[in-house]
Amino acid sequence: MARVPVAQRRWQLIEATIALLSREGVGAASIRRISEEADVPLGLVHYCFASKQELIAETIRQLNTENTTAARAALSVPADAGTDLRSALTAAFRAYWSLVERSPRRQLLTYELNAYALRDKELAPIAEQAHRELLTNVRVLLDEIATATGRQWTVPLDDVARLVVTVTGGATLNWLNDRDSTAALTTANLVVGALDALAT
Amino acid sequence: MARVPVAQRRWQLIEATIALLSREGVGAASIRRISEEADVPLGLVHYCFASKQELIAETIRQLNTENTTAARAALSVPADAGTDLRSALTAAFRAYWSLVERSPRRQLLTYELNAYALRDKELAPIAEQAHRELLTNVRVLLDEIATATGRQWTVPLDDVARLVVTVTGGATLNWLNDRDSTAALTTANLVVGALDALAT
DNA sequence: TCGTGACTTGAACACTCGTCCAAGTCAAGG
DNA sequence: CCTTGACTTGGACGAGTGTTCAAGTCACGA
Repeated sequence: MARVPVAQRRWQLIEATIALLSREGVGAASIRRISEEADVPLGLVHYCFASKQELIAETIRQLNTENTTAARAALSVPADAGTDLRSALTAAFRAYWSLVERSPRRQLLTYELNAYALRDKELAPIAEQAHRELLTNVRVLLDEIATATGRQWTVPLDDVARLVVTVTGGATLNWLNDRDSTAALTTANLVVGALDALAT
Repeated sequence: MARVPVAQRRWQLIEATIALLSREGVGAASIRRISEEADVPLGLVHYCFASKQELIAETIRQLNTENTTAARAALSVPADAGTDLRSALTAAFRAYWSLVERSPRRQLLTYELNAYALRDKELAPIAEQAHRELLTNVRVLLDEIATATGRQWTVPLDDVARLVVTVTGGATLNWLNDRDSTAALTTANLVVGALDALAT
């Protein structure tokens, strides 16, 4: 096996964990399965991570980071596409939704790891921080969209952001259960209409 | 150990499983832990259930049934409490929310088992059925509320129901992450306003 | 060139896991 | 009363778990 700096090995193992757990769920998270997925001998894992817990923690962090990055990339384009609020919001939702439909298993894993983290005293802060960051990102996005379309929110930005996070999270969860993309889009349209009524 | 009909033993084991997993998460689901929780010898579990998988399947079914029953009980009272749509919807949300806040760990378990089921080919239909039943129940509730308040939905009832399921599911998930009840209520108020605009 | 330290390796530990099964117990029907 | 069959019991099996560790390998700076 090629000799590789530990930082790179950690990255390799984290990515292997994400791939494995996306495919088979959190229940498949064992050191041996992960070492096989990364095509690396068993002992290497504990050379790179003090414990399984640490590996999982870093995996959760990395997954959240990647999700944020992907969402940012998908949302950056449509932000200036529409001149009116409704079409800007619709475009943003479509961009997010294309991400969801492209990687259902990864979405499901995100929910699984969220619940997993909330169960563990050491991991819970990671989940809480990810949740705060999500709210912040959506807040910024909604602020940008409002100014780009010459509108102004008539309710606190925090409240609008939370509503959007609530709806997207719930819609994703629903879709994971019934894969009804049409219904998801319908829900999005209703919410876009509601958001339009919250701006002047 | 008292001799008890197998049907009753099954119920006892299912309830013990719900209690254990509510406290410690799906990761704690092992036959031995469950038998300890139920205060029953190990062998009895496999006398009552052909496999762990079957026990988990029945546990998911039972949890969903209990959730539905509890929601129905909590929502039956406020249904006729308000004469206008907004207060009726608000009352319904508050009733649901009191359930959520009373049993956060059980709510989290519901999400965990949902994801767990979606990962398993044998269990996935159970999750899908539960999801369909939830939509149906909410549809009926919204229909009742509309007629009770002399209003009529201007968009298909299915779409309103899905919106409500989306929001309540997302709001619950958010709250499990940050326990911000005030924010949840604010979100609910915004949604109630949006729903009010969807009825004539 | 040599040695030092970062990296690799697979065996071994004690433990838990789901499942099976032979033996035991006891209430009910003949 | 005895037999039948439903229910109970705990040990056993092989497989999988996280973690440890002694030994091995090799690139790189002195």
